[in-house]
Amino acid sequence: MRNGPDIAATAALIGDPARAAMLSALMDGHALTATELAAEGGVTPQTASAHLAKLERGGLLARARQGRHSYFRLASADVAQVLEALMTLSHGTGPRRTRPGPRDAALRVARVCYNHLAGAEGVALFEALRGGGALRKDDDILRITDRMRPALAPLGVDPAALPGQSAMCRTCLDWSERRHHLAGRLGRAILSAMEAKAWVRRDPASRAVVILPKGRIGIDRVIGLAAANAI
Amino acid sequence: MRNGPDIAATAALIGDPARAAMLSALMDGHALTATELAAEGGVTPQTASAHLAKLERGGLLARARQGRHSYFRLASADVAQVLEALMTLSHGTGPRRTRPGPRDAALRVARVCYNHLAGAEGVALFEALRGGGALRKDDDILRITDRMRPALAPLGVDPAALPGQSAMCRTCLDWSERRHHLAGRLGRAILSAMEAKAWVRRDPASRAVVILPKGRIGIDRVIGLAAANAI
DNA sequence: TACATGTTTCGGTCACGGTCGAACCATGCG
DNA sequence: CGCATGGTTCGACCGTGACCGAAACATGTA
Repeated sequence: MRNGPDIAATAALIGDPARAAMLSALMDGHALTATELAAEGGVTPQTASAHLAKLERGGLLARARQGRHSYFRLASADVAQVLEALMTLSHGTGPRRTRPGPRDAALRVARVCYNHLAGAEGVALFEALRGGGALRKDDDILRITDRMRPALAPLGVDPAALPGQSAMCRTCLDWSERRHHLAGRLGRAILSAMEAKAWVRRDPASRAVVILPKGRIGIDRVIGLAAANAI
Repeated sequence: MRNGPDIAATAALIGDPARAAMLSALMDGHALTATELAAEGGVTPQTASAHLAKLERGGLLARARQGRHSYFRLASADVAQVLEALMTLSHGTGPRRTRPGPRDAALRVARVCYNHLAGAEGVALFEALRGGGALRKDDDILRITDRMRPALAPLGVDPAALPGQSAMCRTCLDWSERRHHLAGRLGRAILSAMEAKAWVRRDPASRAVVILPKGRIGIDRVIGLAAANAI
């Protein structure tokens, strides 16, 4: 009837409560097994299996078989983008699933988005890097300048040494802040380094990220270094 | 079961083929009547009425009653954002509804996105304005500089004189180009001016925008003026 | 006032898809 | 080799929701 891609099919896949819960659970970037996702969706393993097969065929999930386990993760960052956009839109409208409690507040401060840092802390870091000239946007493409390396020195992240061929830097629209934060290979590396250095700890039960005392100092230092360049 | 907004309900609304077609039809920013939308969705007016009521209650559409007509439009730019994100994701995957024909090509060159110009032309214009310093991104917020006015002189658009209190400039991720183009009050004004000056003509049957000869010259001139500043 | 057109409501049909119980396959382990 | 566990397939059930015909309602027009 109309031209363009088939939106309805994709949206319908996300439109089932069980599947939406599974997808949301995978927003933290971790891969989960089929049974774990069944629990997330509140359905039996058989039902979950059918759902997961659909999501895979629909291009929303990628499956990795390991032994007798099937690990699922979001198929691409584009999927996460759609989910975040839907959260932005659904936010406020409709009955809130749970009233905003302390966990909700924690999510706003810092959380995992796919595989990088989101929330107020993520946005603050991104804007400090941009303001200090460590990131520049040319032709709408984010580029790293030579100011990035010193700024990230406390973290021990060297942008030039990151493996992979996917996009180094991407922006990702933040659900709670409605501003951008840093995604892509560099965003992932920064979050990994923060975890490895025990700056932050991920709440295993949600997407929340807790800033540890050492991390508070460290993050402020990185932000300071990045912004200091601005002069 | 989970925290966060209720994605599933919103996605399910978009997940019906008839409703998805209606929403896509409204992506051009125009308001359409219930019967027109029924035709877009390929359903009878009764069925369309039920769909439209749901979409309105779900916060996706806004209704304006005028006489015996009900005019519907997208409720917010956030809705358009979700739709474009879904197009980005669904693009390529799944069975193409129609094989890419001439109309599809026209859509990639220039089309209407909500109420502003998208496609290759939209992206080119945006990037020229950015590259020439007419737009600057500070703290991830787009700002207009004093170079904007001369660049837009051929169009007769004065950014300072635009009414309204919504965001002046916004970026919008382009479905076909996967890069940004200009949205917001200014984006809308530019497209309006192009139409008023007969630079472009909108295909009434699709979102395609046809560049007229006079417009070809004019747009190239604006891009040239914007980029010339870059030196 | 009568009529035409656009829209909505009502009632009833029907198909699709989510769900689970039970059984089946595959892998790892003792 | 047998058992346990994770995952999938099959079959059957059932509720939801899309759909349309008919009719009611609203508004503009002759």
